[in-house]
Amino acid sequence: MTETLSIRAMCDAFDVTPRTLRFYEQKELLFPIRQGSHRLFTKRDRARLTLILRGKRFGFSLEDIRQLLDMYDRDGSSEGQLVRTFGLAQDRLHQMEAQRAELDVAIAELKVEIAQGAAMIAAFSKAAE
Amino acid sequence: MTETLSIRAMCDAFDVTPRTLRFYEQKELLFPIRQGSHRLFTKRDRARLTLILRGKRFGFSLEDIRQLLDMYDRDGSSEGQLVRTFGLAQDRLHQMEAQRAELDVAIAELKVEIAQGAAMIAAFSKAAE
DNA sequence: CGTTCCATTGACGTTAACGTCAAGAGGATT
DNA sequence: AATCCTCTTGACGTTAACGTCAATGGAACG
Repeated sequence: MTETLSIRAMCDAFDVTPRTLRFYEQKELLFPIRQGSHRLFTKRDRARLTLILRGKRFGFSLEDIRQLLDMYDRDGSSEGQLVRTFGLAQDRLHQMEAQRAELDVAIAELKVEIAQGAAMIAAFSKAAE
Repeated sequence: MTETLSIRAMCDAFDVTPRTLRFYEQKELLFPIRQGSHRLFTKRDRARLTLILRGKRFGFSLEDIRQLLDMYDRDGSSEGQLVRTFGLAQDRLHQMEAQRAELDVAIAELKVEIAQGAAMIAAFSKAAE
């Protein structure tokens, strides 16, 4: 009952393309078993894909993600690895917060520009009356 | 007195490579004048490059930046242009705010992950005592 | 049995923002 | 004159994460 999924079912379940899954396999992020030449994705593959997609939303590269998954596999029960993973996540959090701060500044500046633009348009409209 | 800079001086002043400046010219972000075949960067080019680099720090693509600079150039022409520019700027603002919202979600999720990781580490530490 | 459908591998295409030669022109220096 | 230095244009290389064919092979359907 270890429900394995075909590539199509997998794509539908996770909203990705077949190309993506084959690419992830080639990059050693997934390890579907083979039935003849067809791929069958196991529960483990689904768990990994969930983590992969989440990692991508966090802005990690596939290579980063592969390393994190490997670490987890090798010694997910070692405190040292856990601490390292924890540190990586914190670094990324800081990067994201810095990025948000810069974005806030840019948004504020752009708002000023827009306000000036609105003023100029108002001036033109008045002049046209 | 309109102090123009050679490509080298420009590179030193802004910490970029010659390739970068030629690339920006090709992409119509800069318009250095020519003295024979050599480029001379004017005050205007320096002002634009300053904006380009700042835009990049904010995570804009060069194409985004080019549009913003063009927008800037056209300011003050006709009311029609102004209104269109205004619309562009507003679109850009909405995009940026959407991006900020996504970033906020990602940050929140990552914080949860980190909290869980911290809990696991804490558990390990206790177990090790 | 022929056609359709889903899958496979392999290979080349794509975008962004430059990096990295290659080959040559034009001054300045020795 | 020989060499050096800076600049030029042109063209191909690079990275990430896939997209897009092309050729092929079983399996299912009518």
